[in-house]
Amino acid sequence: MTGQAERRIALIAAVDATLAVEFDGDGAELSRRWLPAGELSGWVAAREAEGPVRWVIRTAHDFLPQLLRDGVRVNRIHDLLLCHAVLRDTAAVPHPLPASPSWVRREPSDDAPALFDVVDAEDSGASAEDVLDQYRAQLRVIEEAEDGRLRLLCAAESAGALIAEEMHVAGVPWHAQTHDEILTATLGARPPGGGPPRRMVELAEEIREHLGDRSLNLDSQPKLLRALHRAGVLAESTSKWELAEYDHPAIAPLLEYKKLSRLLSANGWAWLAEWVHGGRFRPTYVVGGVVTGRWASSGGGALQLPRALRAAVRADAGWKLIVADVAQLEPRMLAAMAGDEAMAHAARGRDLYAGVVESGAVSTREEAKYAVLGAMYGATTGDSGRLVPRLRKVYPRAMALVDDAARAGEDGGVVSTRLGRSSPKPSAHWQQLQSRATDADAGEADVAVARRRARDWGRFTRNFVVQGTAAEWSLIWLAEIRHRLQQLPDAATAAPASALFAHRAHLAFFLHDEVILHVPEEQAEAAAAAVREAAAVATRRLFGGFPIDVPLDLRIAESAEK
DNA sequence: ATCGTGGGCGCG
DNA sequence: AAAGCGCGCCCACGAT
Repeated sequence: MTGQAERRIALIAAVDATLAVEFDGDGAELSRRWLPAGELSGWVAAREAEGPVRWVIRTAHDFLPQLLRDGVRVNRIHDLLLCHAVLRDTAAVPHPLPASPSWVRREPSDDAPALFDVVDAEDSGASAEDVLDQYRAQLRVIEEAEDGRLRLLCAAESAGALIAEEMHVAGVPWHAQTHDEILTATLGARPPGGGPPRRMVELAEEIREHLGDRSLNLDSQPKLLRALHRAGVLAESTSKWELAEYDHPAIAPLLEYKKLSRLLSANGWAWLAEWVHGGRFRPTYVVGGVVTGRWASSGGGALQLPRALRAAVRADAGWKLIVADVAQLEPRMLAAMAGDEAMAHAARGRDLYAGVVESGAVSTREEAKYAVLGAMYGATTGDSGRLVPRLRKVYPRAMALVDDAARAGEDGGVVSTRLGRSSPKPSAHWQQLQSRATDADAGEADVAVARRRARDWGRFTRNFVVQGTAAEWSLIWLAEIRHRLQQLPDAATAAPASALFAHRAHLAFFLHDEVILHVPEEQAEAAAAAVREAAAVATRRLFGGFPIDVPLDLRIAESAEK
């Protein structure tokens, strides 16, 4: 934060121009001017150069693509759509934001307008008065939380929106040749005339032979299941967990086939051709796409890249990757949120699960892992469910926090993250089920169904507080990383990696608790330090002085391969 | 032909 | 080795 006062300028899109309205901290208008289409980027860049500005915009995607295309980066925004969702649902203040349909993000991809979508001033947004009124209303809610939680949450959410747009433009450096080599080594060569690769053809032949059905379509679940039954494998499904239980010569090649088939269909040559261009994979991130505050993605399965392909994430010549993730972020958040000193003590150092074992609650690391995950997810059966009660003895405060969250959900209530993002209310249908079950003439079946749905929702709210707070930590981490990278000077030696980030370290990928940076070689150490400092700041912003370790696994490398 | 759904599996 | 949270995507299949 600089000491200089922050200017606030709203940008409102119209047909061929943009209206820029500057206003003061009380929302009073100071000036207003129209910027013809060709002048927006230059004008914005000039205002940025004068000192800190917060750009108030309907949503990042309205302006950032064009600004970034023109090589202009801004430092702070307020994304009204994203903050509307947060402030409308928050239970952190007595008077949350009134819901307004015009400030709800439209679900069908706002990325590319459909062919016949009319994008006019009315459709793409709102009048200047609408924008200013909405921003003022949001500020009132933000101010109502005297501890600044909502201010931090909205700033972090907005920074995320900005970073998501920048990462889309930057892309993940992707080495197509490495990807192709992995595919060929795993799946076998592609036949010149098309069709499945060699290794899959061989496996399919082998499986059909063992199952005695020469024309079996292995990709049809019902047909495969019937063939397995005929061969004496009486599985109820064709999932790999279940199949692995059976002893039959077809099983091993079948499991291998399913693995290869998945790789081919999800991230095979077709994926490579569709999603990697010019050495970059450009996923579209959907900030706040998950109710807990996590990001979702659309296109290319960005958040499901298989580990086997990580070797294809490779820095450009003269550049490096910083690959960093947090080990066991969620239980660490839980310990800190609950102020559970004992659990925080177990979390000291790299491996929280080892600490849980040392506490005497369980005897092996595996048990610790299942117990902790079971506590956060609400496991009731299996080994995980059996281990959870042991944690209640050792970490009563942490367990009380998640147990209370679950109870609130079962009762139809709302729970909140550390910064005040609140869970949605259960659906009207859910509430009907519950009230019907309490009627005098409710049947046993009604009661059972209601009970089950109540527990389902309780597991959701139990996890919400933990997953959502972890998402907040990660957003602040991201924002602080970007802030520090902005302070680094341009690198002198590295070849330009892209037009926008020619000589600059930049964020390239984000996945819940992990980041990948693409950085000029000479700045690798400085960028790594930025990532570490940012993590420390995120922890302090969320939990003040509470002593919780959030250690990073960080390496500087050519590729993202483990 | 096109759409919605469920099984299955990748990620955290 | 599983079942307990959150996702997106591919495929086959049945309904339209």
